[in-house]
Amino acid sequence: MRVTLKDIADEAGVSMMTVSNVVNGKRARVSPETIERIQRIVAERGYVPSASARSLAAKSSRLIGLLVPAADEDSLMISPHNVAIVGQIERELRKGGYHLLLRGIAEPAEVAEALQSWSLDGAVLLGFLDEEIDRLTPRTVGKVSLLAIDSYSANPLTTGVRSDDYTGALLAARHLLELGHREIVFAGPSFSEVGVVHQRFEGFQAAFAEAGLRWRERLVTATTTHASGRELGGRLMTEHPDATAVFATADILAIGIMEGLADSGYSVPGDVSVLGFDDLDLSAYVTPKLTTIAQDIPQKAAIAVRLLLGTVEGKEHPADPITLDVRLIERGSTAAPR
Amino acid sequence: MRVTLKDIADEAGVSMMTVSNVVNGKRARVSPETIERIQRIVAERGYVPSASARSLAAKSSRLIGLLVPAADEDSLMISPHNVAIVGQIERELRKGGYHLLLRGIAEPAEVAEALQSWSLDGAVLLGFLDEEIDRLTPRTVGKVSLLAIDSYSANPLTTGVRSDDYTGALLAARHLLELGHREIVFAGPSFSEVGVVHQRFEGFQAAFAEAGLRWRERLVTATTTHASGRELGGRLMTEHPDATAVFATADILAIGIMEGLADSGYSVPGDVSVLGFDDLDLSAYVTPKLTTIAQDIPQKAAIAVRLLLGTVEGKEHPADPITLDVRLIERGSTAAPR
DNA sequence: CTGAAAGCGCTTACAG
DNA sequence: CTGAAAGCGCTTACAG
Repeated sequence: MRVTLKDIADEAGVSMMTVSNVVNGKRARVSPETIERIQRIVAERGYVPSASARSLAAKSSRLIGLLVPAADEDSLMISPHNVAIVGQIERELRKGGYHLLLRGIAEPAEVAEALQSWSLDGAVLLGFLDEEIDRLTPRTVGKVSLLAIDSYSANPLTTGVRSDDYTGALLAARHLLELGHREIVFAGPSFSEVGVVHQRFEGFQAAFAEAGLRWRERLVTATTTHASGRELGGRLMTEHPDATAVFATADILAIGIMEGLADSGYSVPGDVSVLGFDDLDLSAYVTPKLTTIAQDIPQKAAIAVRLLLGTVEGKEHPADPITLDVRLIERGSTAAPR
Repeated sequence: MRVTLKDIADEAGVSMMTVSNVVNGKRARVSPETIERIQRIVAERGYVPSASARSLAAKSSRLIGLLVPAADEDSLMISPHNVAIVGQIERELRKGGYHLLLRGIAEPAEVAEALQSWSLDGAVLLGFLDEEIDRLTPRTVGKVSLLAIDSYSANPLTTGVRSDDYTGALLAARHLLELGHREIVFAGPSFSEVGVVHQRFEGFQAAFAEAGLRWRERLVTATTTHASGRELGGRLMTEHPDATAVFATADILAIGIMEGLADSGYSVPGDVSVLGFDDLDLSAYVTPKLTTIAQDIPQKAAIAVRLLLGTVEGKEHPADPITLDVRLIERGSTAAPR
């Protein structure tokens, strides 16, 4: 059926070892004529090495997992923000000669299964909470290299790559303060003492501190979805009648808030300014176009893969965490309060 | 290092075969007490079977590929439309006990490599042109079951699952005709005699025929991106000053067109009506909200997986192609011409 | 109900 | 520069 190493070896009149060396580019150990002959036969017969067999025999599978949280009955949590990351990661891995296993994780126990069953060389964790990452133990992880995107976890089993969330929120709040806003709502998912949202919350407050102001606590909670944002936008001015601006921790949430505000008769940025975080493509399609904090998502993915493959191939300890720059993109959803 | 079948067998005092039977649920052949004992040891030791070894020894890998076109230097072509599909496919496969290998295809030769290297049991083709699917040969495909999403290819090696593109475009054009439009632009990517866009073009023209009208050819070409749509929207009324409506073959394109029209001083739907295809989430976020043809994307993905696993597990011939219903969603971007 | 043997297609030392 | 042997961790018949 399938063309094997042995088939090629027989046809070329050499041992399997020699064919293996040629196929794997260890050419120093084989004569040029033999190489040429073997390569011709490989092409003619359409030989494709068996990754399973290679993985079993070698210590490396050249397979990297992309683990994404997923409720059992739910689809993967591939937010607009994560989509670009998935595509970039696949591309970077392919360029490096690796394959990508995409896996939804419905409950913590599945992580071990996902990591071990295909003998992954490494895995990228996308969209997990720091609390979940903290809980990863050597028993679960084995010797698989792990890289967590958007994580601040100090778990030594993983390396974190994230945007500068603190500075992003600082820039956001500073922009609103400079426009003259004082009563600013912070809208985002509930958060604990660690993680992305917590960092943004800290940065947000820091802007008030550096301006010598005190933030009057206006914290509203919502899941990071358009629907949740819209609902929130609908009641925002009832709950916070003095507010003149909102900083949302995600564009998709900010866009929903803008719609909810519009539905209930408030204009953006006339009555309320709205500022997001991410700079999704989408954010430039809505009306008004959203002012937001941009993070370089393709770069985040590229760096994630580079770090991960570095530890996979170097067998070094996990690399140091990396934090990427962010910047303010001024568009139409923010203006001075009237 | 790794816990193996043999470790469990030794500890339980039985043969590897017996452990294998228990792990794989072939319980009829093992006594209840033995099953219980083995399961306890498996849990204690955290045994995870090696998928590589199983794949090598058995005829099945329980691995399904998701192949997506990708330029070598480019990221995967994961359009908004395809994102939901990827998530759904992973979920359906996971529920069925399969794993998903996500693979970008930069050139045709990579298909064979992608299919064979990991001994895939099957693969979903997402975003390929029918011309590319037509070119697949038994030599490339081997005995891997193939399912092509949004394909009309008659290649017997693949099964197609697609929305009813013909009827969708028919409904779109009929809606515009009923509103009183006569000069309607068809905007989409260039197309040949087969495939999704061709079907939509046929359906579009059919609406004119059933109304006893003749479509004055107003065909404009654009890639299916927001940027391309925006550029097109900017010059649309210059090229077609009599046009009162546009049917775009994709929402993302339609949204770009709306923005281009607005940029050049035309109002939607006041001066021009715009109608899309897909019903992306995004289409309800823009202003005005987009009238469009909705396809049931989660269902498309679920059916794709069901058909694929059917032929994988049944070893039957590829199933019959399936065409899913579509419907018109009226929102704010269409109105009677003035 | 349970087991011993062969084999899946590779790579890894070790020889020569 | 090239090869023979052992082994990676499973499953598949075939016995008993």
